[in-house]
Amino acid sequence: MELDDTDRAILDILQSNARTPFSEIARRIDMSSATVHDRVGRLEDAGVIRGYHADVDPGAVGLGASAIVGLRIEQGQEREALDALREFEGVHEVHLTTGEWDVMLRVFAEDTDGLRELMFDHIAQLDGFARSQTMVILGTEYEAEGLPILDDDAE
Amino acid sequence: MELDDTDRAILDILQSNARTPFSEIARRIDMSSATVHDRVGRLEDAGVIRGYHADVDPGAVGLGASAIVGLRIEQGQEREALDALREFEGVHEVHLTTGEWDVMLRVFAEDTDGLRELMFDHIAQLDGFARSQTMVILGTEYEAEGLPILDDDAE
DNA sequence: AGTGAAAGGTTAGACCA
DNA sequence: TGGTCTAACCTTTCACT
Repeated sequence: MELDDTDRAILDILQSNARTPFSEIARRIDMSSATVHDRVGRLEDAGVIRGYHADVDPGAVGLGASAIVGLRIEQGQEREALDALREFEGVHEVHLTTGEWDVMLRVFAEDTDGLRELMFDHIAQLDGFARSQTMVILGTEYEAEGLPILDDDAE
Repeated sequence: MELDDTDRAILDILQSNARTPFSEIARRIDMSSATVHDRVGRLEDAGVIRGYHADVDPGAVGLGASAIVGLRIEQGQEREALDALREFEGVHEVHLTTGEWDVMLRVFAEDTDGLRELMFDHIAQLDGFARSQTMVILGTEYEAEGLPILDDDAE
């Protein structure tokens, strides 16, 4: 789908506050709210907008520990391992990567003990598990509210 | 802030769809929408809900490349480096970590050339930059819609 | 694609239990 | 806290451009 400046302006607003009323978006981009409604629907249908999510403070819901994990998986067992990984509570993101690790994860747990349990009792027991490295997150310095919306791509 | 089951149910719904009308949340958790309104306001004020963000497909906005980057920073220059990092367009997350790397980043760029530019022309030029490793993301296998809301913490 | 108008639904805030 | 009420506001649709 081709995006124009209006689409990008709408995306920018919805990335920073997904609950902004269409009527206010309309005011800000100087269009009618019927248009905003129409455009947002089109962006959703095209898969440009994949959803709207509340950003919850992990600490506030009892998730006091988080880590980035590199995993090495035995050749040929990637599929089973990946399918199993996503089922673990606490596994938040699963990425396939080049370089030292085949898979990188972002995981959350209640505390460091929960992290240990997830890593040793669950992930290290997977079929095809070769080795891993856990980088415990001591603090998150910065998190963008959304993707940078570049000035243009294929207009 | 202490969360009860009602709060957790609301968080769960808003994590999966942040634009769900309060009236529908009310129906689902069997309470009045005034109560939902009240609770959500309280969750926002307490910082449990930090915001609401549209989840935009990176590819659709011209961000065809992404990576996880480990950085080593010279002792004593962490502050300046961290402050500089967050200013780069494309730097999405900055985490302080234990282990092989001091800092881990999630970055986005238009393509691999944009990734190279960000890494070599900007990040590697920072004061205090010691070394880095870039794990290019070939694909994202899974991304949770929100944090796991555990059954209880400190009720 | 975009608009204005109107019906129907939602929210915010004051007030009561 | 939770609930009721209500005015203001928002969403959605539709005929028209």
